[in-house]
Amino acid sequence: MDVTAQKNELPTLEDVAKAARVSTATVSRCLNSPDRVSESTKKRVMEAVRDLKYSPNFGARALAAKKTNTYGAVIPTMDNAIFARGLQAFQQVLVDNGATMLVASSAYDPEIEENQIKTLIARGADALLLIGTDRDPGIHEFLRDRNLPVVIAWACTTEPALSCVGFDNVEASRQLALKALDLGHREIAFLSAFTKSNDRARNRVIGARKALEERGLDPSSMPVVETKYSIRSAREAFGALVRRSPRPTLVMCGNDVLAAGAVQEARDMGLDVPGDISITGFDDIELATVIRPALTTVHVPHRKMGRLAAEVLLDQVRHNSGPRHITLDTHIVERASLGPAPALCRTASLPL
Amino acid sequence: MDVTAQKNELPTLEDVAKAARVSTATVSRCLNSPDRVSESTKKRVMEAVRDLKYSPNFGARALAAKKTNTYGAVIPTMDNAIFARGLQAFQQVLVDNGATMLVASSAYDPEIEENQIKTLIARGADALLLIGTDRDPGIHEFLRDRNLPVVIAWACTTEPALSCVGFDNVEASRQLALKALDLGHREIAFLSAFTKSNDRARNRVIGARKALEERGLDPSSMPVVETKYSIRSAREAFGALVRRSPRPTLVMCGNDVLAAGAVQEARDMGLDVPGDISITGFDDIELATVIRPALTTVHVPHRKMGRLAAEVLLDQVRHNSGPRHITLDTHIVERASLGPAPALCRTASLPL
DNA sequence: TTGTACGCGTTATCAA
DNA sequence: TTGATAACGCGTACAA
Repeated sequence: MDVTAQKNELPTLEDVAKAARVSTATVSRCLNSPDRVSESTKKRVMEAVRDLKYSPNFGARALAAKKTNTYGAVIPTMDNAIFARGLQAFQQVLVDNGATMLVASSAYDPEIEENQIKTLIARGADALLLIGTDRDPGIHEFLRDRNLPVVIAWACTTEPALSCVGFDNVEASRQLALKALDLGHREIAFLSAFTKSNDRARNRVIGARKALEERGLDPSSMPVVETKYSIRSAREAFGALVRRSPRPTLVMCGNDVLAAGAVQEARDMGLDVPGDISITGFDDIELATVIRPALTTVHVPHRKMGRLAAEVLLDQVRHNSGPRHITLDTHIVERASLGPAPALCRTASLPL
Repeated sequence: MDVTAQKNELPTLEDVAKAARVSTATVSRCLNSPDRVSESTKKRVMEAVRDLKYSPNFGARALAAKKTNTYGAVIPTMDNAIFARGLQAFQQVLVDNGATMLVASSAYDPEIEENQIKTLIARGADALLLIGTDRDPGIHEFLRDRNLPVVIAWACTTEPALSCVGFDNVEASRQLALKALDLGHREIAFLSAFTKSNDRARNRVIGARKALEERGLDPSSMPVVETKYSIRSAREAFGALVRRSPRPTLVMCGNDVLAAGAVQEARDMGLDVPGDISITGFDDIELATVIRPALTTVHVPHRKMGRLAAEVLLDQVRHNSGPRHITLDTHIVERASLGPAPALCRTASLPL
């Protein structure tokens, strides 16, 4: 046993009180409401604080004050540019307001998400950021019972007890599909992220179906393949989609990463994008601008969403204001990967 | 004042104890050392826990146990794939071990970093993950005094009190430069991230210089431009570098994002990569495989680094083991963006 | 195997 | 303006 490795005892309020020859209550006041303390003693106390390098114990403080100044966020994964970006903005606002962020990730697993939510609550989170709406309603109830401010991000909800800062995934996807239909595409396939427990992914498919229906096409005839969030999986899934007959003239992808994989695979198959086949993305991350052809995609204001989510939560906690429902605008960014549908007769002559 | 907005009282250990008709001590034991409790009572207690949706109060627990089971991480920004990826792995290991991660970001500012470190300590972090070695030595001292386990990631240190899980940035960059020199490149320029307070960026430049020197070239003649982490800035910086005379035949970039920007700009300038000019990256993120030409770059095991960092820290905290210094291997991934140096005579006939 | 009782470091109430 | 002192919720000797 290495005796030298014992953790040094940190100074406590009491140590400071002794050093400054005052009571612990006075020290506490000096730190929390300095105006209620005389200048002279304040000076003495602050000096002791500095001398001892005192820093208040968070646990004790949380226990006594029943407030932690901590905001929790549960996201599917940090290893996804859109969430990382949004969270960075979320945290920035919190830090600027003297608060702390606690992150946890759920790996897209509802059960893990539930656990993480409980963990964050146990740790005294004053409010929570959650992604999307797909979860056991019991959880929302649980949260409501606790009267804990919650903001849903990346999606909208009408649930009155919950705040949201999101956008309309269905509508955005529908608009994009309509644009493609206007370009003459009729054989449209969808390359989606897994839709189970993922309302964003599901709604993007739904939006496309809606557009088809509006134009008198059969929405159920649209082939949909679900795959995991990675370039490699996207390539495989794209391959499967393209080998179908009739071959799609457009593959809409649930996000830019999948679209990037699709573009790669298309090129490797000898298909010209968008000459032989069009591909669209969703999210508008940097990747979309960097590949060739650059992606036509839906621009989503990820940073703004993170920022607003923090502001909404801060407001609910600090000013006891009610839930807010914010729907942000998205817009289509036209780049090169979506073009007019190729003439039908070409289909037969294409490489495998 | 909205009376309905009062936070409901959370159930406590005592509530559970009452519901299960046992003492609080027994409930506590059920949760912390289940083997010291009989099956029958355990069952009863767990049921009560579920019924009441009980979840232990973190503050109280920390206070009583003098341990928070919390591991802090201070990174420059989450909005960078490599840190996001590493952190995700870091957190995964922690969660698997029943621990929690606390993240804070410093925005590459040493002063903010220092504050964040103190915040995390105040919040009872049992250990800390820090990126790189560039910081006021006073901080390391402070940490050592507190006997708080610290792991440095993305770089190595010989500081005996600190653990590290990193790789040799100098050496990796040197190897890449040597490979380029072997391909005949003599006019090499470096497009770097800001090197102030960033030992990783600085060491990558140093590695290239070292290689030049070994081959009898003047290292100080290598042009270096520093720019911020974004495609757009990289494009501008690349443009400036290329307009120099003699025009470089290779632009080494401090990371893949900068390299992606460089490749884009080169193509827009009508330069063939690597025919007219070669470009290399560093990190090997997905982006590197997706752009054309794909990047020749240095592969860094980001996830593994995060995983190991967590394991090292867990080990130090739970088994009181000493600091460990782990150096991971990197390797060059040869793709298309680095080719042989073009013949000198071509220089004059190039566009622009 | 289970229960009793104390202490952890802070805030907040009430007197002085 | 200051000082006692009672919570806050949990872990853990120690006792039963």
